[in-house]
Amino acid sequence: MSLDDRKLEVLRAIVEDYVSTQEPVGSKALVERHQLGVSPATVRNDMAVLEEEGYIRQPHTSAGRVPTDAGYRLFVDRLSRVKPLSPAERRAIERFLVGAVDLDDVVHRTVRLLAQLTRQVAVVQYPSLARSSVRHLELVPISTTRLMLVMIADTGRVEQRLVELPAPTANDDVLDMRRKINAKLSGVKLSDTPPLVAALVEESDPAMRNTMACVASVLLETLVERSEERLALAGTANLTRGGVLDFQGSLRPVLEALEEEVILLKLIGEVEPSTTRVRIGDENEIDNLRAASVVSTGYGPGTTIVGGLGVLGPTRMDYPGTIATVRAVARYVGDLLAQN
Amino acid sequence: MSLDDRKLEVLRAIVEDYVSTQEPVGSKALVERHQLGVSPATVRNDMAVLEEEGYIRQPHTSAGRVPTDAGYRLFVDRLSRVKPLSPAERRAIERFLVGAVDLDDVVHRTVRLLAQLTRQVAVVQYPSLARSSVRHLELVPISTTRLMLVMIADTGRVEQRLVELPAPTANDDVLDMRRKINAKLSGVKLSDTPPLVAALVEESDPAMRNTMACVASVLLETLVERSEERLALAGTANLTRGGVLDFQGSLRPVLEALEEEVILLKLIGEVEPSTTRVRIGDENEIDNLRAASVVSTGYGPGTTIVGGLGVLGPTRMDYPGTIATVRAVARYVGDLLAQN
DNA sequence: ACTGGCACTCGACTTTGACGAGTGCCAAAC
DNA sequence: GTTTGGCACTCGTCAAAGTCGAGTGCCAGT
Repeated sequence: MSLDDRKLEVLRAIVEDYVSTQEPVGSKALVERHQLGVSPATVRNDMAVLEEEGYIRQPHTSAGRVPTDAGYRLFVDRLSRVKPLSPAERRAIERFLVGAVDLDDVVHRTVRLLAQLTRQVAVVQYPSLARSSVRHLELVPISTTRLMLVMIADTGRVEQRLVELPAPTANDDVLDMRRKINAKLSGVKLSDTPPLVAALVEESDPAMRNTMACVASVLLETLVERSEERLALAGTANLTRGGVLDFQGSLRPVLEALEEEVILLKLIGEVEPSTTRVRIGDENEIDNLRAASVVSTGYGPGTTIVGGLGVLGPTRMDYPGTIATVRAVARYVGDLLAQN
Repeated sequence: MSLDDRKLEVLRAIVEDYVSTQEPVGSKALVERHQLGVSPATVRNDMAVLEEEGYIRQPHTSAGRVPTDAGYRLFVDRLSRVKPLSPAERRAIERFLVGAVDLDDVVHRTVRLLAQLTRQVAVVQYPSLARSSVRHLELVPISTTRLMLVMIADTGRVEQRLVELPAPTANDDVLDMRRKINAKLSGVKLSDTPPLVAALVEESDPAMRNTMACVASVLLETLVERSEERLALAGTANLTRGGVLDFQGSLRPVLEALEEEVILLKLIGEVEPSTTRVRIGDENEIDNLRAASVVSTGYGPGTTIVGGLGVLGPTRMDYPGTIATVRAVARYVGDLLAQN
């Protein structure tokens, strides 16, 4: 038996009521609050079908119904239109992001903004190195056998690393290396650099080869291997809203997951272009987050994507509103980066 | 009436039992578990006195006693010896910190280690810029009117800032500025730089004065005004141990406080040399942390202090153990920085 | 100064029963 | 065939009442 329009309407009503009241919703209350035009008994029949199909369930016999993960999924996919943001929210976003002085500042403001607007936990990934290009590379002599390697990406991120040289090296030689490196790598996507770095060593003067190889290895490490992704987090206190009911009573696993950068990166970082991804409950591969939902999207200047951002909350969350907010914030941040 | 030795012994026993069982402790259980050599009745009398003096209290009539903040304070000040760490713990510390590749890594490892050993929330302040010296300053031309200013501190911290120049500037002039700046500032404590920076502008060539002033202002901002303190945090999940009992049932205010960097800096950043500071419950100025205790200390190479670290937990915590761990970790980190 | 004894307090836990929201099913109506 | 009203039934929630026992304070005796 397939689900006709009214049954879907009933499901929508259940999700909406449950999200706002946090209490199992019964057939009578449902017809009272929504103009369904049918009697409670009919709704009950529909509910029985919805339950059979796995979209809702009863916490216990003779209680109201609660949406299952599958129910939320159906709701998100087919029953909800993305809510347009209120003008007040738009203004809040603009006010919040205007006046950011550097990348750190942008990211911090963004994550706080997101946490505040959605009243959930917000996560923002710093512009990923893997997706940016080299703007400039600098070699700073610290002593005759030590260099500081500084990489500046076009997204504004800066990484530095210490290089121990195999032999004392003259200042001019360092300058020469710097020139060559920049000539080769400026403007290149980080992910495209490895062959170029190898070429640098190949082409370099035999006398300098050893030194260059040494620099190159650190360079590779900086550009690719240890292209460390960074994150900002805010709003953990929002996990305590909704009392002990959300997250099946235990914040513990959620807090643990939030401390693992790797996990968060997996959640937020895997983004396809111009998609907002919603992971509901069980859909999360992380066991600790079985009781949570994650709404994430990519951001970046124009249509390119340099990083991800999103929010995490109980499965019982306001999906349309959250999705709208996450998208809007991502767009604003992208614009901000484009101006740079 | 003053507290004789036995009463103090009773207090110690109460604190120890309560910390380990988390339940109000009664007179009978007390004499059973500790060799006090007196009867429960006597202990009851002592308890009455201790309660009068404000060191313990009853959650409700006819329940056991629980230490008050003042009780913990007395315990920490006069009744507890710092527990020596177990060899296993020492080994854990060493293993954990060996192999750190850079400052970020050191800080991250440290904060995780601390959280793991104490099973509380750990906070580590990055080496404070205000307390470090300049190792090197670099000016990197990005375009003719833009420079990247990079400062490397002796603690390994690196800060960078963009400088917009008032007029196009030749590469040689930039190099010249760089030389002058380094000659003046290398090795100088950041807190001592402002007059020297001012002198730099005074002494500079009239033609370059404007440009130098511009660099100097960003320099000052980097060195002093925005000497942004950074923090690392770990172990928030430990807040959920001990169930709803700790923190008077609500994690919310604590989580909120933990998100405010300013608050955390106040807690662990204000350190005097070679002191371990213990703030118990009400002693915290932050309202949100009235139900928490903080153990903090400074760390740094040798006897100097470049930053603070500490842990935060419920007032009902194992003070001797925590204090010992915090001190030990601080010492190891200091040694690690000294090797650099 | 310490102890044993004793009456008393009071929270924690259990039992009981009433209440009511909510269900499933069925026969009748549309 | 779908919808509806009716009805018996389930079961969690809440409040009242009762029991239990840990723990106390006090007092008289050693």
